[in-house]
Amino acid sequence: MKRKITLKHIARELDVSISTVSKALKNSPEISKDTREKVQAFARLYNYKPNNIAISLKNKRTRNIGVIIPDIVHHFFTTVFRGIEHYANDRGYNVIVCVSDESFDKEVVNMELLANGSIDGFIMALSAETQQKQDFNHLKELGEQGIPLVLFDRVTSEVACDKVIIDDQAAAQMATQRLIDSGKKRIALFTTESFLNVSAKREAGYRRALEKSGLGVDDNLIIRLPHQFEEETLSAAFFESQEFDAVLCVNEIFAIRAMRIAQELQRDIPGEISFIGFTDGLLSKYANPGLTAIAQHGEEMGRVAAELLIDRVEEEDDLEQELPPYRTCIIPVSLIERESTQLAPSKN
Amino acid sequence: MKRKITLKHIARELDVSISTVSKALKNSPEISKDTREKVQAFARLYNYKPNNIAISLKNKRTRNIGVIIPDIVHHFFTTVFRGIEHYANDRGYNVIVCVSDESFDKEVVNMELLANGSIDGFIMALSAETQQKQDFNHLKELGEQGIPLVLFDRVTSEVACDKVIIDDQAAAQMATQRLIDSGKKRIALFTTESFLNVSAKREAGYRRALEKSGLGVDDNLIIRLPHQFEEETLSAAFFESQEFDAVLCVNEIFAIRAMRIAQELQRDIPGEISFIGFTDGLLSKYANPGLTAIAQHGEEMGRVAAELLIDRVEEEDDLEQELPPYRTCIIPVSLIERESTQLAPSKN
DNA sequence: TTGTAGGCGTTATCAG
DNA sequence: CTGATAACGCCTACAA
Repeated sequence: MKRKITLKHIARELDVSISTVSKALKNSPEISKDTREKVQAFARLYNYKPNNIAISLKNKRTRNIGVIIPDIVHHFFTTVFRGIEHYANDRGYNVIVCVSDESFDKEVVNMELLANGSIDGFIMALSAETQQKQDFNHLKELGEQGIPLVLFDRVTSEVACDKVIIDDQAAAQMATQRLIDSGKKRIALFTTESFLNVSAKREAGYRRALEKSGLGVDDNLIIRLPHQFEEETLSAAFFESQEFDAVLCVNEIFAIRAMRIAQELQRDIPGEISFIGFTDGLLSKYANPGLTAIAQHGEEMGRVAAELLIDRVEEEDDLEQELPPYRTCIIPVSLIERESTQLAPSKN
Repeated sequence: MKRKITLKHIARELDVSISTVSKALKNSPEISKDTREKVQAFARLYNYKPNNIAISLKNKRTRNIGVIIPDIVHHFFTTVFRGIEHYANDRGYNVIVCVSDESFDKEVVNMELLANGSIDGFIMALSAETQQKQDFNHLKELGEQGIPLVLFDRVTSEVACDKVIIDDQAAAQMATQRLIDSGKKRIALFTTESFLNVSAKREAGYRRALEKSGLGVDDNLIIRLPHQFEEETLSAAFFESQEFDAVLCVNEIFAIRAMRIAQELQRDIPGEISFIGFTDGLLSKYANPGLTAIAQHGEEMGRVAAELLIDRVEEEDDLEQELPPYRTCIIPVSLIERESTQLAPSKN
């Protein structure tokens, strides 16, 4: 097996110095046409490719970006990831992924590992545990070390950095309003425990819509389900004990499961009960009936996050140039209407 | 912002040589207790961490593994990825992902990029296009360069390397047999165009079961759908034109969509028609009725792939030791029974 | 036109 | 016990 060839090999074979080879390969006018051609031919023949690691060491730039997400088997994150990956590749960057599994410790460990030279910057969504603990020292340290960071979706105001989010509150408010506009009076909310930033904001939007419309909030219509808990009795009981004609869910799985319970109880969808879920994933699309969903446009989110990050990484090269202030980009959501609702036409 | 600290900085501050610092940090007995403690204290204070890149350059080992998959927004690949990531992390490796988007060119470009020193080995599933073209030179080259490769799921016999697969043929045969055992006589197959290796094998298993049982194969009951094509008329027409009492689908989406068409035609599931799909993902689990599915245990597959790869990467360190022959691991599948079938109890 | 030397950060060898 | 030196592969300012 022919091991990777280096400048040194070429130099030795051709009986020139390493720097001559290096320059010749870059087509430097310093080198005679003759030598250039000789070197280039040889390099092509042996399929020479510069060693990324050596270049990284020299340039102190790896062209790798680190992505840390709570869970990879999750449609939304996966979609964002695709956006990141595509954009990064287009700009010549590779992506190193670590999964925090919603654990604070894994998040910290992974970041420290990558921060020691493996990457030029991070894109991440906070783990549930990190949000719960409200401990962001590992993120603040990045700033001190001059490693750019972009947070997306699960962000915090405690850390100064670029951010990409959707306006969760406005989205929930819009969805709730659309349900109200379609004549629904008693709208339930299926949400998670509230330490998740996004859930809290979605709840706020839901409340706001109800208040503004004059329907008012009935706290009995809000059910808080454990985050990853697979059990139906809680929600089934909720269906028995409360009266409602529409449901807003903070995620897709809650919506699918709620819809299924309704079907088992022989409720007509969307006539008796309408459903809207956050996250427009495969489940919404292929549900029967199709689930009306708030699309978060994860791919776009990833694209923007990667752009913010790479721009900043590359700005840092222009030494001591004033860096632009941190930005927060808000990705617009859209409501994908399917059979689980019968909405009046939107006003805009 | 305090930039990353290096051995050199420490050496200068403490007025000792770089090599002394290096040794002291490794607790080398060569160094006096005094110096060791002084150095270690200083290092801790300034949170010194060795630079990964420099170490990679020196060791010619990056502790990164490259994963190339056709699509990240795909439950099965995502599951395999999780298995890889977890196992790799446990052994101190990071994962660099590239997505081929089912394109041959992207596969080649990504691999070449990473192969220049960024990774110690590859884990990949072939893109559709690569399988179609049957061009595997980029993979063969890895062998020549001494870069270990593990193929999973979408493999080829053209390349000598470690492989991890499920026995697609046996799985399809088993599923078909179970349908037969439950009394079904006319079993349809929904598959893709046949250049996908796995589809071909699944079809073979389906045929084998029908032949062995004496039912025989009716080619009219096999429908070939475009791989990523989102249209229902083809399959709807199939439902109209053919009589069948069970359906085996080579993937989850086909199954969900077929099931939905059946529901729209008011067919009783599983009484009139039973359904089984490959890939036990979210859609199968949350479908209504739940879809009986062949679980490929992607996470286990990823774990095994990562183990094969890392073992081989690390074996290569033990210079000139005879490398073990290439292995092909077969991950057993299992049938997850849900409401879309009414199977007789399995014989084993 | 070509080559030398130094450096990126680390480690290993060997000399002091 | 400590330090100088060379090496990993590449680049570049400066010398020849």
